[in-house]
Amino acid sequence: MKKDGFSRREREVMDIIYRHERLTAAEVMAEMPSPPSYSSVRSTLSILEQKGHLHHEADGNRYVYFPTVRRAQARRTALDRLVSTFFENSPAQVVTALLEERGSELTDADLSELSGLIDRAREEGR
Amino acid sequence: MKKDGFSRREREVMDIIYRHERLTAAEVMAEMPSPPSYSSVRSTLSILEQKGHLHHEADGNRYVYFPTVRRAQARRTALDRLVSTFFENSPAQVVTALLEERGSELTDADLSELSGLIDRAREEGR
DNA sequence: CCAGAAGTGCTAAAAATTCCGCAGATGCTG
DNA sequence: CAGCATCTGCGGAATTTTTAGCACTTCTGG
Repeated sequence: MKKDGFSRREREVMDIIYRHERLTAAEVMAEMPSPPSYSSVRSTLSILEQKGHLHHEADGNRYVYFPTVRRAQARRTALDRLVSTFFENSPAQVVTALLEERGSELTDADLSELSGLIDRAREEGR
Repeated sequence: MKKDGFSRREREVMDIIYRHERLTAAEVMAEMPSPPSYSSVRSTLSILEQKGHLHHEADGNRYVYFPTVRRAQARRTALDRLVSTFFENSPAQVVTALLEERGSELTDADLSELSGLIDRAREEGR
């Protein structure tokens, strides 16, 4: 049985690490808006590791931390939660929101790819 | 100055309330997988209200809680965070992930709407 | 009107989280 | 090698969260 439960700092650190994949304690600290002491950051990292959310490797002197769970899986979990919490469990609404609010950030290549995916979805849904 | 910072229970409660819009303490408790005591739930709700994340109205005897921030706004914040944390800040990747994993949940009407949005994005991006 | 069910406010303790600092190890520079 | 900067390990204090319990009020059915 899997327990998620992240505390405030823990979630903050996890997010930072997911954003960058591999980081040392100092780098994690550098990414925090109002960072606590270096000791505290290390402490949080240790706890996260102990809880099984992170691993570390030694790089010369220091430790480099990275997520236990593949990014793809973490993505999926986070996405599902978002869809269910804020979008009535409707993927279409999420896509709509994204296209409406940030559609202009997409390149032509992106748009073509999406069209393709939509067409494919049409096929399947028949 | 904006502070988010939710504790574990607080986030859990906020998510539940965002999912349902308006709930009483008892209803919130009912939605929790492993709920604490009724008192605890009420207490969390009070704190969230005090922190400015929730409001309440009296409905006869009891209180009905609802989010301070409009759902649309909360959506946007949550979505931006997700995109930046797990998708390299690329909306296209999110859409791709959604269509690939849950594309089959979309209706024909959904697909048509999305096509329209994509066409519109093409126009603008020119 | 009365009794019971259901709510709320308040208080305070238990549990969890957050934070910091020191001692010792390691690497780097001159 | 000496001096300095950077890390880790450990341990415990400080703060926040979480939980429970009690007294008082409100609503409801008989």
